[in-house]
Amino acid sequence: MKTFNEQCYDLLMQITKGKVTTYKLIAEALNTKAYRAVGNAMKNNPNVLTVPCHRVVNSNGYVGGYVNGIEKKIELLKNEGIYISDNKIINLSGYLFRF
DNA sequence: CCCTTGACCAAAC
DNA sequence: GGTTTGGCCAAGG
Repeated sequence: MKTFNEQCYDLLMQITKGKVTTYKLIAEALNTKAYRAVGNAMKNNPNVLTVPCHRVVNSNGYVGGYVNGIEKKIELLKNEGIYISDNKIINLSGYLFRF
């Protein structure tokens, strides 16, 4: 059995460019309700190149947090065609990734 | 084993 | 719309 964060990373790596997901969906995909634990896993993220944690946002549409700074996260998403206004995703439901 | 900490969530106000 | 409150779960001290 992989650790909780390993499972989170596996899911994140499945996300294609231009798509996003939420902490809740990740937890749901793991058949748990550890929303907060998912966030903890992101913080423990070993490497942003293998784990695109910038594609994970809050369920309410807000960007959430990022180790390198929220602005950096916004910039990365914007670079993938996802626009953000006042720290929240414009059309979240349209960009959600299907696991 | 108990307590604290989080990149959270939903509901209520 | 924002802010507060209670709940949720894993990991570390």
